[in-house]
Amino acid sequence: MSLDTQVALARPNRGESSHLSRAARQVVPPFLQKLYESVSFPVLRCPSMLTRPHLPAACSYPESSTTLPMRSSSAGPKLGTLFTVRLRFFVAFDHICPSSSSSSPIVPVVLNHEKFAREVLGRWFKHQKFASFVRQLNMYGFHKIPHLQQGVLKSDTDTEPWHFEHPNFHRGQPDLLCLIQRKKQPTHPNGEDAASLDIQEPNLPPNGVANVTPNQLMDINSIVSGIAVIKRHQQAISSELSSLKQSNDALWKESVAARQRHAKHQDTINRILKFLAGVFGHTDDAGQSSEGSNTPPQVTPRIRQRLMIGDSVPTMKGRHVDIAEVEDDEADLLRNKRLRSLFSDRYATIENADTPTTSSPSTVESIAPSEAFSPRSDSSPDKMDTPPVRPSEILSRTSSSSSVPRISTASASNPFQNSNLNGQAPSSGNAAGPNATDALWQAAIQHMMQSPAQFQRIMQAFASQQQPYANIAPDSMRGNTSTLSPYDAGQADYGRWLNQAVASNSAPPIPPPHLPPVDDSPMQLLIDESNQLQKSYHNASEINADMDMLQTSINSLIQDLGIDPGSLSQAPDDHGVPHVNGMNGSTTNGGGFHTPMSNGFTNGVNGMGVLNGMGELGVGDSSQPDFLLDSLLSQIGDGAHANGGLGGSGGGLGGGDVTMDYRDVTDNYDHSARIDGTSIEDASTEQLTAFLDEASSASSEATPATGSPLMSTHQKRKSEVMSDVPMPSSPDGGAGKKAKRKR
Amino acid sequence: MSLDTQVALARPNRGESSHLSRAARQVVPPFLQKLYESVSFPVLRCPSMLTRPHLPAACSYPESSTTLPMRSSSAGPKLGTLFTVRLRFFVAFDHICPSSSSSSPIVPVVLNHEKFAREVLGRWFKHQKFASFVRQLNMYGFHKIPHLQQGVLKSDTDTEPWHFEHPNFHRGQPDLLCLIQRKKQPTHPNGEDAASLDIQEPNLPPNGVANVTPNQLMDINSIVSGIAVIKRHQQAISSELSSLKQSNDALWKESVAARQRHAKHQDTINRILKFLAGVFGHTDDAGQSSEGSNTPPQVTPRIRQRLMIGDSVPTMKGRHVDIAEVEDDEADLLRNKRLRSLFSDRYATIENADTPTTSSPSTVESIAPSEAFSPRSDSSPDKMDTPPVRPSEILSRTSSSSSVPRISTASASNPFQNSNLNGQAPSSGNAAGPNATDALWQAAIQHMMQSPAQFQRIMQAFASQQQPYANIAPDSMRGNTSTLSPYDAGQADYGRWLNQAVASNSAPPIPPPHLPPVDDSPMQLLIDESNQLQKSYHNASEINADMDMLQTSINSLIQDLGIDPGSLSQAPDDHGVPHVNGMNGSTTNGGGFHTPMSNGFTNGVNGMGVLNGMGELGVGDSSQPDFLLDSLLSQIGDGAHANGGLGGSGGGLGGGDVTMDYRDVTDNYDHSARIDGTSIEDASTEQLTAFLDEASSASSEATPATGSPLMSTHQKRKSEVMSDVPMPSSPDGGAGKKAKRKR
DNA sequence: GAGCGTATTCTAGAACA
DNA sequence: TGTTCTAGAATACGCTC
Repeated sequence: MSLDTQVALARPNRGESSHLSRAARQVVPPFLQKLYESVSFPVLRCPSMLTRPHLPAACSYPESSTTLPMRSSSAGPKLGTLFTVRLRFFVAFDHICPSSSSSSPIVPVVLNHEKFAREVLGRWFKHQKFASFVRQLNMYGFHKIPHLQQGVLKSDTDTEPWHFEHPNFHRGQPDLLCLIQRKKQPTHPNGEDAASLDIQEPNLPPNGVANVTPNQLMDINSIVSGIAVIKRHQQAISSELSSLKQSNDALWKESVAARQRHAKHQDTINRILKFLAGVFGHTDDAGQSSEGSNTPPQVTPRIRQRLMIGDSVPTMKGRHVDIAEVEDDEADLLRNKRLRSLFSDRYATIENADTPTTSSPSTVESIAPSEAFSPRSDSSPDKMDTPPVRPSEILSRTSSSSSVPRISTASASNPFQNSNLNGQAPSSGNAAGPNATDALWQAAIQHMMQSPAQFQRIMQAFASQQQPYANIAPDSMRGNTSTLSPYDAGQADYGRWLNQAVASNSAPPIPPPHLPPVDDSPMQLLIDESNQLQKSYHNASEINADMDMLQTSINSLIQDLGIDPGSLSQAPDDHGVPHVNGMNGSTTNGGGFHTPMSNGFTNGVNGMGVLNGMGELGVGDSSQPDFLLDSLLSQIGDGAHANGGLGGSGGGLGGGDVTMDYRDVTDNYDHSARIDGTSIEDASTEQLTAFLDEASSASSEATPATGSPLMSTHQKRKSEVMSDVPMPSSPDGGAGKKAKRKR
Repeated sequence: MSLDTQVALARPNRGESSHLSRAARQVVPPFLQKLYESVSFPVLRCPSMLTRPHLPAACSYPESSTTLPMRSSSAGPKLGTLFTVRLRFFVAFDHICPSSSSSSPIVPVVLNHEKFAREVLGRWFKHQKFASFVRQLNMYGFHKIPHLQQGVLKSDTDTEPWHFEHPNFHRGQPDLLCLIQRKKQPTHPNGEDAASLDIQEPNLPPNGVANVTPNQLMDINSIVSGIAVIKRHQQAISSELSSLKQSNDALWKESVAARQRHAKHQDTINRILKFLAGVFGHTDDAGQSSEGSNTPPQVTPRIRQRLMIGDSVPTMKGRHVDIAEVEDDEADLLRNKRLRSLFSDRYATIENADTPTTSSPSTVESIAPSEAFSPRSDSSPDKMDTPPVRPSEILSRTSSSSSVPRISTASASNPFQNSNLNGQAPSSGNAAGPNATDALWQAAIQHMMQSPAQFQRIMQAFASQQQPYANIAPDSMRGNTSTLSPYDAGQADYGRWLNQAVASNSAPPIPPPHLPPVDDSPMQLLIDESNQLQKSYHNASEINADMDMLQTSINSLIQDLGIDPGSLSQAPDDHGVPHVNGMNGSTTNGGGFHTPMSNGFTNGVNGMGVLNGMGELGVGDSSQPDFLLDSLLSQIGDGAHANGGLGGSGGGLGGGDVTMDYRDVTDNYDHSARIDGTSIEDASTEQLTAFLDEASSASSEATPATGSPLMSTHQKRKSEVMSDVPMPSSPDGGAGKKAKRKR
């Protein structure tokens, strides 16, 4: 087998039953190739040729023979039972049974002989003689399957289908074609008495073989030929298999790499959003409730469309367990889009859905059941570490039976959608709630825009929001609070970023455990703050305008990122508003800052941490901005260093490994880039993650445990970065949370 | 010849061509009777049967054989020369030679096999099979006279006449029919030769095989059975293989989809970063030049590690053409990481590398050749539309030869890296420059942090940067300017986000075409603005602090996202420092602001556009912040709507198509989500992209061409969104640039 | 161009009714 | 004897050596 042949064999067939591989083309006679292609590919087939299933694929020949009245006796013994699966192919005519064209491995073709000869044979062969076609079929061992009405005086014998079958002629298995051998002409050497010799004298033994009788010779020859056929087939199979393996490996590596990249992107986006939310999230505190009602009409809940292969992990009983992590993105994106579609301008954040939606309150992050897909679709980040079960394996287990259905099934197998829809009273039924909230939001945003002071309040409010996750009620809790906030079930995490949403949310209020005295009078603080801000507003009109525009743009950005407006109506709003108000006052910054700290349940304050820490240092220690800046800068610099180290040694990590493999997959890569051996993506993402984590941690660290907060945060960040590497999908949710929870 | 036969022969025929005599009816086989009658009597003949003279009745056989090229040799000897007159009968079709039906003793009949079978055979015989009819003819010694065009590749073989002749079959001589005798079956006395098939696996001839000894038989049988087992196994393997192929195909589809999504994510992140950089990027304008030198030591250029499979698209001669778009991510990430690693605190943005680095100035965006990978690795966005060549196919072409090497080769095949490295004098040699600049940047940042007024200045400076893309020098230009900016080749796009870099850039300045009158005296405006801001600073201390913190955090964020610090250290450092200093001072803001403007080399001011527009409107029209806000909000809202529309119809687009496939690939999808037919991700990404583009475009639009800048930008964004869909990887670079350049 | 295998055509074998 | 399916046989065609 030449190299080309092997290459061709390795070539995957396009779609279900594609053209023969190059190797097959060299091994398989042209007739079989034409036959296979004409039968397998409707495009190439004459339009008048249609296929329909005739017998089950696994139908053994005896079984089929019993079904068929005629010629079963003769055909049966001839074919024997070596091959239980038979392919029947029909040459079909236009008007005959156009149904069930491609589902069955049997390729029945109904023939109107004349038309078939004219349209099909002329297309594929040099002749248009149906008899020649049949002769070829017979020559290659095809057998006609007598029609069921055989023997009956029929009026349409010529229109009736002719079914031919061959044990090795299957629609989806072109590799079996090499097993079909043309009957060799005996080429009688001893031509004088061919009739007496029952078996054509095999051409080989004219000189050598002595003692063997003709029968034996025939048998031996048949055996040899059979062995040769098997050898060819095995070669083809092996080459194809190896190529498939390579392709599959490459695919899986790429899949893992893609998931990691996706997760990192997701994380990056989440962090950005969190950061933005922390910075500007509460811009829309103001009470303009009249203007915002422009958005909601298109509340049509969009179910997520794209899912990774492993999407319905729990449903598949662990089959696709590993791939689900990427779903976070999908879910988030869907969520975002849907939310965005619901309300045009809302502040939200894309959360890492790495936390399971179980009732444990600690892991409630970015869960939006109302989005018609459950957070459970987000696999735990740990799954990334476990090598994914390859779909090919799964497929192979059930493969030979049917090829196409596998791909298109499993739609009903995704429980997330259904379960969530059923259990959570999805958004469609609660459209009224979000709309109202949306209006409020619109008004708030507008109001906010008119005065930059709002921004200040929002920031403080964010600082005051200590337990972004603690406020989020688990699913069970959400169900209880659904009356007040229809969307609250799935949008709690988003709503926490919104002041108004928090305020309006009727979810069980979880007062921060240790609220500083400043928080006790948030209203007054807010008012004071507002007054001060209003006073300085005219002076700093440009700043205000810029801030407003910045706010607007960021809001738009966040909205465009698809934050769920429905989250605004989430449960724990009541607390959020007071906090926000309290934070607004400049003098109350300390209180606002302390609140999150005292509130030990800092489960998701990651993104906001930066602002919090900033707010503390900057506002509280406005006299020392340089210190903060220095610390940040030094941290960044260290972060760069740390990343460099990570990058250098990243090859050993899981991500690096995958990356390497992935590179291998792609032929086009210039491997000079590989000298680094590090995943740049990973490093950058890690760095960003580290920075964000640190920022958040710095914010949450009201009283740094170590002597200098800078160093403490720095080290912490480093550790987080390191810990993030093994589980790239959820560095934030996993290590970040733990680190924060330590404090 | 029996007595009856002789009687029949003696019997005079009725008329010329009448029915056979009774004796003949008894002697002559029914087939011949039917044949004779059908040929002789047009009344009885099917109307479709027509006769025409073919050869003279007395034509000797040799004559006919000479006339006919084929088969004459064989037919001649067989028939012998006993009868010189031959009857040719044709089964004629309607439309063929209706002339000369009855004049000739030869009975030519042209046959359309199907119709003849249906109309004639069904009338005369029990069957309608032309083959059976021919079999009978052959059985009675008729021979087919090959057509004159025999051997020629004919298109109407089936319509062409089949001429059969028999020495004793004459039209007017029914008595000769008795001379036609049916060939008798041999009735082999030695019937044990059932296994006449030379090749067909002698499927265990149950009883027959005679000559073989039992031992031999057993051995052979065992061998045959073993072969059968092997064949079965091979069949199983083949089926498995086919399933594997399907899995592979599905995986590839998913991979393509994942890459698309990834590219979109990347683009989104890039846009966010650009936006943020535009908004906050210039925080570090201050002139503290002493602090920044801590970063550079690890300037080791990091080559990108992970690349998508289709990375080096142009290299592969179109094989992997389509997948390269995701590379943008890779390249960007790498770039970012490397840049970040070089200098810890610099503002940059992840650019879409979708624009080719060709010398055409229009496509110069985010090209960082110094990063050891060229932007050419980023495939053009158009490639996304073309269905990707499956790697498996590619692999299969070269598969069986070597499996692993394929994955790891192609390093040298990627010209981008090498070419860029060689042509652009990569960063390693220019490490000194960045360091100094870095220090400047550090100082600038610190200075900036101390006063929120800096932010205002920055924004104004951004507003001055009108033509983000037009200023971008192609590679050739960069090479020329390399003396001034060692890193400028690769980092021009990053540097454009930095005021300092822009200001220091020695590229040909392109003044903003339509700057509002406010821009004409930016210095004064800036000074006034600064004074106002300073005046209000103490009153709005909280705001300032928050702004600083926001600035710092965003800067850190941007840095962490991997903006190249080297961009800061680009050639025009000398300019940058003065600018920074100028910017630091509240009174000198105007000067700093103008410098970048006059400095037309604003390579890549995309992200800043938003701020520019903001700054312009906000500063120049500080009294109308609401207008801007409203416009933005409305744009956002429209963007959401537009996205919805896109999503609905997105299925037809290239991205949508892939998405659909991807969905099919993944079994776990709930197909209810597909009702939308839209890629949610796409829509969201598009929306975000649109918004960002619009923001940037709005900023760059100093004088909106249309009546209301809002509408103009809005429409532009929409168009961009539409154009983005087919090429998801570079919506910004392509449409955005164009739109911007229009102005 | 010989050799070889396949393709095409015509005919025959074989089994069955 | 008829019918059907299949094989034989001869030639034609296309390829490689």
